[in-house]
Amino acid sequence: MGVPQDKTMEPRQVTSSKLAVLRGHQIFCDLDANAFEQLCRYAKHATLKRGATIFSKGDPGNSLIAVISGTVKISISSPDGRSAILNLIGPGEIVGEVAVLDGQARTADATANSNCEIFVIDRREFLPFVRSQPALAMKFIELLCARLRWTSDQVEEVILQDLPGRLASALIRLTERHKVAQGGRTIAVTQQEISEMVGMSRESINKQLRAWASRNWVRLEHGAIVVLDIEPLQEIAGSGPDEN
Amino acid sequence: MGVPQDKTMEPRQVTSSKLAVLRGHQIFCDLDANAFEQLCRYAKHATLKRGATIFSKGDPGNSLIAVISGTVKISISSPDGRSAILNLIGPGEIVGEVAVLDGQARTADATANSNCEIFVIDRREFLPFVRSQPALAMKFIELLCARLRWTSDQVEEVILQDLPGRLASALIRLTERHKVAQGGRTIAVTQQEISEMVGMSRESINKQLRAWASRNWVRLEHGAIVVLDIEPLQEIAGSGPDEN
DNA sequence: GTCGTGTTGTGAAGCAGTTCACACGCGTAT
DNA sequence: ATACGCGTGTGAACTGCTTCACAACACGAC
Repeated sequence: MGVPQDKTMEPRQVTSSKLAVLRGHQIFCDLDANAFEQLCRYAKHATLKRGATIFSKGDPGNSLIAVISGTVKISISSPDGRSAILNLIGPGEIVGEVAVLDGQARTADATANSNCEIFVIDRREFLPFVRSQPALAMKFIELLCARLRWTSDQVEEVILQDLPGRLASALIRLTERHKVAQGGRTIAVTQQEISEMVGMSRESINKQLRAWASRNWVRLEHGAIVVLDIEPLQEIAGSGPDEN
Repeated sequence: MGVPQDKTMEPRQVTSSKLAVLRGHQIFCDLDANAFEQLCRYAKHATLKRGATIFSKGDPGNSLIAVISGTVKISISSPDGRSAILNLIGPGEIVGEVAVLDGQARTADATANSNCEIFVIDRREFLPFVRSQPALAMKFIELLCARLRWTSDQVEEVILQDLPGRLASALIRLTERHKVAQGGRTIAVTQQEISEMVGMSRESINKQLRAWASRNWVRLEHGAIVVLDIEPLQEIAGSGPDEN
């Protein structure tokens, strides 16, 4: 899904169209033709079924993953079964960069949240490549900064805000994230997923969403939430614990 | 404090001893002599009284701060007055790198948690410098990865663990952090500070700490906590919500 | 010293959010 | 069309943590 394919193309051309997607990744788009060709030699294509695990927390960080289609879920889970979703990574984005860059263990689990196509790039080949491409290193600095902002925002929300605040913040961040990819303000996540992102129970989330739905701030669909009026949500997310 | 000073030295030499401290920063230690001298021209020395604000969330990120002595508190606060401590940055460490590197607003407040000496480096001079020093860029990648791990760990704790788990995790992370700087397992923070790091009330933290103190896992001092036996804490931090 | 501010210690009451135990609806595979 | 599974909707009981309201103590300043 998402990758345009002309049915008259023979296999080699289909492959090159996937490479075109790789070329479009935020991280790789500024590479010169030579460097990109070199990168392509490192990249191995793979398809994943929904639910497949890509790596687990604690694994050695042997490879960088570039998402071509589908979404990858970054999550953690505690021994007693509870789990939390830290991020959802879509087409054009990168997964697993921290462990690849610093050589330490993976910080979280990564699984295919839908059927996925990915490129896998081995760390041993990729690290020297990054060192040889200062511009790419600067791109990674940008990426890491963005990740840090995302994660800091999460800490801030979870520590300082109550349920309505956290939920509102999560919805806002998700609309911003998906606004470019999707045209509208429809967020394709289940309530279960949202509850795991904000770290509160599915039931509580449901009740809050219904309260907002009755005010026409959101519309609830099957596996999706449509944000109708983002302003009151921004109001709630911006202020400390208070009204609704 | 912490900077060795010979009282017979005249001012210029005192300055150069402070530069020696700058030279020892994780980030700058690998620079060659030329580059370091260039960096020194950018760095302006400053002293801060405890409580002084260095920058606030939302400010433009105009400068990078290198801590020479004292500790800098990275925190956020909600409109209703609650606040959370995200990190405490000590001598030899860097503050404010994210906003400087990506040109966006500061993500949190930074204040002097004790009297501090710092070097301030202007973004307009520093950014081109980073670009001209690929090795420095790689250092920043390492730093950002470390920060991301620290912050991800916080999210994980706050979402998945209960009070004892979070407190234990916080203590462990703090002992690891300070183990190199300080010889022992004494953590120089008040219970108020810990409560803000963990995001729970001071009273609850106190009660939990007392319970552990009565088991001789920790000893409580004035403005400090001594970890006597880290193993049961690791046990508590490692498992999901359960026994004490 | 002794005053004052900041840190620590502790119990009682309250509440936000969880947990549990359901019922319903939609979508898809058979 | 029927059936199964997963997402959704909802109330009642429970609980971990907060809040409030103190008292006692340490330490630096005067």
